[in-house]
Amino acid sequence: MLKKLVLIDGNSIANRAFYALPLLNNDQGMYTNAVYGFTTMLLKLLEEEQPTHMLVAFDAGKETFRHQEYKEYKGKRQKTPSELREQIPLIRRLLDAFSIPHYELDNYEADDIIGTLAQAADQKGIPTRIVTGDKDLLQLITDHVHVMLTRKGISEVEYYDQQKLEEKYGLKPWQIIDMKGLMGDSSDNIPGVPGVGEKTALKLLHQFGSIEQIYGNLDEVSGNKLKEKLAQYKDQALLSKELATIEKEAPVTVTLDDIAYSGFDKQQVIPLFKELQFQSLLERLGEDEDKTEAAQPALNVTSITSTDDQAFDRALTSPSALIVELEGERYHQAALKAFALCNENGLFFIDAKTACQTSTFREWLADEKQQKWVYGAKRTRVALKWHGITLNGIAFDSFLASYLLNPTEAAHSLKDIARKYANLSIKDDEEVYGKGAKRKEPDQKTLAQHLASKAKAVYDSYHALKEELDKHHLLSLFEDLELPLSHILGDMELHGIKVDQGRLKKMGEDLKERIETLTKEIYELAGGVEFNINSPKQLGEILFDKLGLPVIKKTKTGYSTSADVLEKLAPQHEIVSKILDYRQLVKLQTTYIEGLLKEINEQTGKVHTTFQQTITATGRLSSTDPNLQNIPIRLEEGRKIRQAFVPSREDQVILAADYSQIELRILAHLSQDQGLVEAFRQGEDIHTKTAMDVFHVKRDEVTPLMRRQAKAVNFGIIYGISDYGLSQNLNISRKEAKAFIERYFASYPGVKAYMDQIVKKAREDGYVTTLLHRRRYIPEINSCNFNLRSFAERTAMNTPIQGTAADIIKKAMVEIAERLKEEQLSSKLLLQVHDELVFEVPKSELETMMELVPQVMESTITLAVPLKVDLAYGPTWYDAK
DNA sequence: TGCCCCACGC
DNA sequence: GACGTACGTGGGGCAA
Repeated sequence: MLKKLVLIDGNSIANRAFYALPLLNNDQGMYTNAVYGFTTMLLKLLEEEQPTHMLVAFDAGKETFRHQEYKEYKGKRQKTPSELREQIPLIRRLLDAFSIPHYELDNYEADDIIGTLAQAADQKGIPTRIVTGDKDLLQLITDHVHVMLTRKGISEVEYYDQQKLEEKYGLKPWQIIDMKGLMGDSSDNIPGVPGVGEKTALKLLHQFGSIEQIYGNLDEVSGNKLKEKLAQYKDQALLSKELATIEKEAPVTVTLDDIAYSGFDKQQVIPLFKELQFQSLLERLGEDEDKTEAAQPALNVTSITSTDDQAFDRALTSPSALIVELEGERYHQAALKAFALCNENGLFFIDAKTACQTSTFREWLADEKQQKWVYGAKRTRVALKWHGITLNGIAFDSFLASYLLNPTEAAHSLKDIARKYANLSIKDDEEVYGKGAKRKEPDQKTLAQHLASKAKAVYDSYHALKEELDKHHLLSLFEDLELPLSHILGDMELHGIKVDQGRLKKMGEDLKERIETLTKEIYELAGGVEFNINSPKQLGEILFDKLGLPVIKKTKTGYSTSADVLEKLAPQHEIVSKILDYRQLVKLQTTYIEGLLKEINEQTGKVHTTFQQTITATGRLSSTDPNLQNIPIRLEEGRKIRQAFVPSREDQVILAADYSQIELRILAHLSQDQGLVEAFRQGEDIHTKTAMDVFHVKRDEVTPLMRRQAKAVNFGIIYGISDYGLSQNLNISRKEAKAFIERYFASYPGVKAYMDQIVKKAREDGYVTTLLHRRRYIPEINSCNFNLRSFAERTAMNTPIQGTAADIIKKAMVEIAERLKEEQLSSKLLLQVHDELVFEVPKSELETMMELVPQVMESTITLAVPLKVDLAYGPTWYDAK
């Protein structure tokens, strides 16, 4: 059998996992995030690499031979946080459970163990993979030995062999130590040569090859300053190189034969996973999990299969948890599969036909006073409405509740909710129905059990969820805002928006012709070669290999051909701007013409989007199938798509109302910054004002460029982008971007003070909140990892602003819906696009609406600055500008 | 089927 | 001095 050795740098992977994942813990308070990350990594490796030999090497944690050469070695390294340190023994237990050998050696580091075994394997020609987060180990690469470097996160790896190293850095493996000798490494306290960073080091090595050769030809080094530094720190450079060199002949006592690996015994692993509460991993282990599920006692479910069944008497009571099971994921026009109820009288299963035909049941559903608890209020209500069934009296939605309790959670499956809030283990739909091609219908009994378990989960988790909401001051947000909103969103989805199909098709034909012409022109300009312009790979080959245009940016997989790159290349070759045009038109054609046409409902002639209310971390909505929150507007060409969005009747118009600068107004309110508050009270153009303040010029001296840059800075503040992000937006250096931000803060000291304060608060509390108490946890705010921490800090600054904006427009939507009802108006809310509401308004109501809508939107919440709404209307969405 | 690149909106 | 850098959704290409 072919051999394959996998060597894992235990400390490095544990570290990566620890910092990549939020601080998970089991209910005994043991931290488990590093163990979890380590485990996912292991499982992935075992599956993908199928090693025949395996070893995890750990640092011995004491002095090593390197300290004898250089006593400051790793001197300034921050102490391993206790949250991580206490997980190392768990990782060893984990490895034992997996029967994976692990090893450490006094006086040596994990690197040296790996280096020694890798060399031994290399000499025997055994393919070897080293898994680490530490670039130093790249020095061990040979024909047989390759390195898998963890990227962001932990399960992602970047695969390095000699070729990849050459491509990426232009270096041979043995030059890695020269790199480190020159650059040093602050985390190991290896000094290197001060002033030499990655760029300089690479330049020197490309020119000279090694440190020794640099010093042999010091005269040829360009730059006097650099030459001086190199001369001055020669000893340090040589010592650094030595420290960075991995020992390949350490006195390792294990041999390759000792570390043969033949797989693990699930029965050893499962108890540990259970102790650590690795639910998802338990599932990944597969069939054993079925056994544990099967051990669950069957639920006592009353099946109701006829309209006159006496059991309805017991089934229909208040409160009841209600499950309406649908065919498929998408709920618009979905067929009904069955119903289930859970209440104080027990569990009930009702087949769809019986349910629909039973008037007492339908009356119960429609009865406002009969309280229903559901999972997914909007989904449930809308699905029933498509079948002409009215559902009232929804008093609780565990889906929404779970989202409000932690909006950053990836999903809010009922299974997770049941486990967390009801200590109940149920199956996911996917486990019962299978997915994709494997989807199949379960028998009636299995279905009844599954639906009953879901109803029970909703019923049993109610109190804990409600208590948690209350404890976190989220009850009002839930009851007075999100739950009512879910009904409004449902009505918007049901009503839909009329789309002028003919108009879209006509646009599509025009586009088709223009795309064909462009395609020909592009082939021509590419020297008569036909290729797939849609393929970034092929396009890159044409532009950069064939036409020899300069490479400005690379992606993980090759040349970048993104718009900002192409814009820079446009002056150099006629083909480039044609490609940009091509891209723009193809985007319109595929996403907006073809994509939208596919979504038009045959019967209604409308599109019925789905608003996702439980997705975003900030409280914003999102929209899918189709996404109506990203219809083009910026470029005229794309904006015309909006001409296809029309009122459903001829006597109606489209009315659009958007909040002007709502986020910056919220910032003014939150920060109470005098300048900002005053600017809004005076009704100033905020970007011009910012330009005046940041550039210290008078109003009439503000150039369009200054205003554009000021706008980008404001934009950056709102979205919490970094100096890097701003530099990309403005196409300036990071340094300049940083200076801009600093000047902004100097101009608005109140904003600066607010930002500092909110970050401090987030550090203390572990979360930030919006005006209506919406909460977002930011555990990374205390991370030792600079990246994670910086990101968390920007999140802390940004979320209260964006989230409060979301609160405000949501509240306005609820109030507008109330007013429309009270005043018996037949205008309909169609869309919400973050700071904009779009209505369909009978001409007879236009005047009323143009007064009502801004009035409600502007007064829904009182801030230190006025809220301002801009209105526009017209025969299509395009014209409402 | 899942990932990557690219592009649209706020 | 490096790190990898607002949030969403969706389409096409490509490798498995």
